[in-house]
Amino acid sequence: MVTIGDIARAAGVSRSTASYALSGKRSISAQVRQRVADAARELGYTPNAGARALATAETRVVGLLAQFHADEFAPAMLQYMLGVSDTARELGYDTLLVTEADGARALRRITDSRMVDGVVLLNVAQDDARLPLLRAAPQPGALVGLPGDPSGVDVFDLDFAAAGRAMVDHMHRLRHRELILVSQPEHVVERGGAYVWRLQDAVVQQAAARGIGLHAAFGPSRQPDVGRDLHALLDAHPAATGLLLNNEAAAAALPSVLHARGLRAPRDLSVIGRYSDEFARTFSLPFSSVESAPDLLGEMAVRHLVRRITDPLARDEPHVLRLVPPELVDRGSTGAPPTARTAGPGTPPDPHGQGGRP
Amino acid sequence: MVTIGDIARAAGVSRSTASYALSGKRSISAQVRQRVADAARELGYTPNAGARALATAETRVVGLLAQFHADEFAPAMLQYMLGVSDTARELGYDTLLVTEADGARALRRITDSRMVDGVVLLNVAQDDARLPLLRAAPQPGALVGLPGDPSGVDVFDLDFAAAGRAMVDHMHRLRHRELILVSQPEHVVERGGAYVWRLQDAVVQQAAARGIGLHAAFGPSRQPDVGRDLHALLDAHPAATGLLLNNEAAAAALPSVLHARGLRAPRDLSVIGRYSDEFARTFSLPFSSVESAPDLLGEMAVRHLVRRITDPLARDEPHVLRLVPPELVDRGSTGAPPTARTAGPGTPPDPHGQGGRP
DNA sequence: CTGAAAGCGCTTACAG
DNA sequence: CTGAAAGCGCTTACAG
Repeated sequence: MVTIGDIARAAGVSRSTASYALSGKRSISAQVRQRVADAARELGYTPNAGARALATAETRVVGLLAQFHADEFAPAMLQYMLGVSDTARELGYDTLLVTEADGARALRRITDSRMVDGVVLLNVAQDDARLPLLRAAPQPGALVGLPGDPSGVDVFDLDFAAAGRAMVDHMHRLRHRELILVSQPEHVVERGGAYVWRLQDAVVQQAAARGIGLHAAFGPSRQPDVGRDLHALLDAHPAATGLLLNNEAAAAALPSVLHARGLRAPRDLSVIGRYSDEFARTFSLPFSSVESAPDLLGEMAVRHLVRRITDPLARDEPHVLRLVPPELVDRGSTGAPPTARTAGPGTPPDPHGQGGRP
Repeated sequence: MVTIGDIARAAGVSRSTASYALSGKRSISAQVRQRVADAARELGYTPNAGARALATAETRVVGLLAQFHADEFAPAMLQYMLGVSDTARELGYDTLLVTEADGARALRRITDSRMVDGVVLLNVAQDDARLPLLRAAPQPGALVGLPGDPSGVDVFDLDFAAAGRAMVDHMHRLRHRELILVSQPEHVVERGGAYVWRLQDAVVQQAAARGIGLHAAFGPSRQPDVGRDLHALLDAHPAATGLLLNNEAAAAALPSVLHARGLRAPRDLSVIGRYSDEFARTFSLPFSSVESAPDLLGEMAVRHLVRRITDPLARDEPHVLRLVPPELVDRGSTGAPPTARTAGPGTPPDPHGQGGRP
């Protein structure tokens, strides 16, 4: 392989001069700089990453710890991963992907061995076993997902509580009086998937505050189970006029369920989901939704992480906890409930539509 | 950080002895070995990856180059990625994920800098710009996807031609006489997505050989476009009794389309797709399909890659080109065509069902 | 069975 | 503006 020694020899300078000429870290005569640059280009020189890491204690690699659980909807995870990976690259970092089941062990391995300059944790649980290790690690960490104890790391997540309130308020403004909420599977909650109950609790409280009847249920993450459950819920609560979905699989299953029942949204049922626009487009989901913003969250996490890595001042700044406010993307699946519409003939279908992306 | 010097000092031996004791690469007295092991454990020693890579010229990292195109169905990619990543870890390797749009540039970067010991390319095109670079790289490479020129690398892919023939033959045995094939978008073909026409050509030829009428079309990778196209195809070819799908988005859209038309598979239409079982379960697709085996292909690619990396003999073995034979997973969506069934009353619905996974 | 030393390819004070 | 040298933390011939 071609080393900096080869460049130095070809340019007729010392290795240190070659190094400085390439890095620009001290002033070099234009002549020499040109000779070094030419030599590097001609010989196709790329610094050896291991050697550079050893000398500088910087790898320019970030770790990305993803966790895949059998009872979660895997495709949603990909968008977070791409948000992280693409942003990292934009900032000059590569991404070490870790999908190992034992995330704590993996985290220790990549941090102890100094394979990475920082770590992004995905799918963070309430009491995440990886967190104590991350706090103890010399590298900074950023989370996508809000844990019980967010200290010592930068945390980014959708504001699920605000999302729940926004869903209820939107339905309330349209005069809905009875709603169904389908959350992720209960297993997710038991494993510490706090976002499930953060949204659910907010929905429950806001519904109570608004005098709205609410039926909250956990839904499976697989088809056809989730479709069957949706049917059962609609059977059980015929007076419900609005459906809130904090469950990607349920959203994907709903078109068939509605079709089978001869229902249309928003004519017969108003629907709001919680998923990404990319997800909606991929599966053609015609339902308004609170944008889960996976790419944005991944990007925010990496930007903050890299700032902490590179900026010596940022290193000791207080950690941030940023909850992205919910944005309701209007796809026209909400309107006045059937009864209200018959009762008040002049009522427009969505007088308070929040707009969102077109 | 704790280095091997710290271990050596704590154990009262030289650094080389500590290193040998840890690696077991030469015989060490039981006493010393124990003292070193204790010291390493107590101090929480993990070798510095950069230093080790510099000394051994091995990183124990494989590069994973994924490519995401706007007109392809992204969720399918995740399973290949997990197949690679999980297998790599099982073999003691970490995975550097590259999602950069300019795959060739990225490949050069990670190979030239010696960040990886080998590379897996996903989504390989007929005339893939990354291939010349990979052949010129000092590290071995493995592909998932068959390029026009497979020399210099190990290649793994589904046997799409055999898959096409199997689809047609299955329909032929059931006495279907007119079929529709929906492929991936034409853009994928233009970009060099050879698997599209490998399957399509085989279907066309086999249909001709069997005297079966065939209507081949490219389908969009997005909803609702693909659903609309499916409707148009079924409208245009009312006599077609079988539908072959080499397009994940089309498969995901089909249940709604069938429902909207009041059709049931296999009663009114026999259907065979080409996607993974994981995909089928996630979206509850009730259609028999040729398994695309993403996890298996990712695993095979990594196993061969690691063998070439670690086994000095394997290094110079001839490169392999392995096409995984298609396996038809029977989900009960094929049967005799409606006309044949009325014609021959005693005909069982699927006399030659290939079984496959239950 | 063990140790002193060289070397992997960089970067960066130190010295001029 | 430039060079000789030290050092990052490992591994591994070389020598005993």
